[in-house]
Amino acid sequence: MRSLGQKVELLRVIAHPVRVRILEELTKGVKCVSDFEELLEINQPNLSQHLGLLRNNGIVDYYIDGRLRCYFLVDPIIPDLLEILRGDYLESLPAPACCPVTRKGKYPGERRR
Amino acid sequence: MRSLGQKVELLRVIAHPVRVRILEELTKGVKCVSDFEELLEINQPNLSQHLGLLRNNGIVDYYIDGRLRCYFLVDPIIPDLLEILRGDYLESLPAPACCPVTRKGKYPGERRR
DNA sequence: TAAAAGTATTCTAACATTTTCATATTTAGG
DNA sequence: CCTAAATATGAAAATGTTAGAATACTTTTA
Repeated sequence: MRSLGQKVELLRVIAHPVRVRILEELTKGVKCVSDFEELLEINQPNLSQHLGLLRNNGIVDYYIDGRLRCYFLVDPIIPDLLEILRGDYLESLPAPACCPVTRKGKYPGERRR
Repeated sequence: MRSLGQKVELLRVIAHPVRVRILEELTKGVKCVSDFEELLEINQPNLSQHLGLLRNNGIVDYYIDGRLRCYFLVDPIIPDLLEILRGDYLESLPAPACCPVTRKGKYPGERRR
């Protein structure tokens, strides 16, 4: 299993709008840098840095095709993670009815606000 | 569905070792601030800031019990997200065999490195 | 009602991430 | 070979995040 540190690193690397969009595109298939350049509104060096970050963290890799680099997904957790994020989750979790853990007071008290 | 911005915000808020541990504990049940203070090695004001961030993003809430605040999970995506992160994912995704998207060259070329 | 316990808030300095800009590298085509 | 296309790299400026310290707030207890 991933260590706490690895989990956090993974989350951090994903947690950026450009990178989420890159990954969402890559779950659909291979794309080269200029494809992303059109798709996302971002300048090329900046895009390259985001791709570099994903690469350095083992999340994506690429094939070289002439002067193109064709990126694809490597880390298998990504599609699952993105699918979860796509979910609806309309209902809040049920508020706990008693205080099984702390047992320090006369819980439950008032609900905040 | 969550917007791109909401997804990223969620990921950002979770992506910290202290906050992941808080959330992991909360999936097991209610805990008050001093419980976390023992569990995580962190000073109280800092802990309170992490809890505040989670609160302000609608991820947790609390009951008031005297001078205790008993925190619990609210956002139902959290248990699912943590479970995914707990998964093993031993195999890389299969590398693509051809270039269905860009179609600009004689892909596939050489694999990097 | 004063003191203590439990927790939150505010400010600031340190640190990390992100964007931008300039430039480098590699390959294809003339 | 020279140039253009596709992409990467590095450094600096802009921005965001975190930890720590001091302090404030609220509730309980003596």
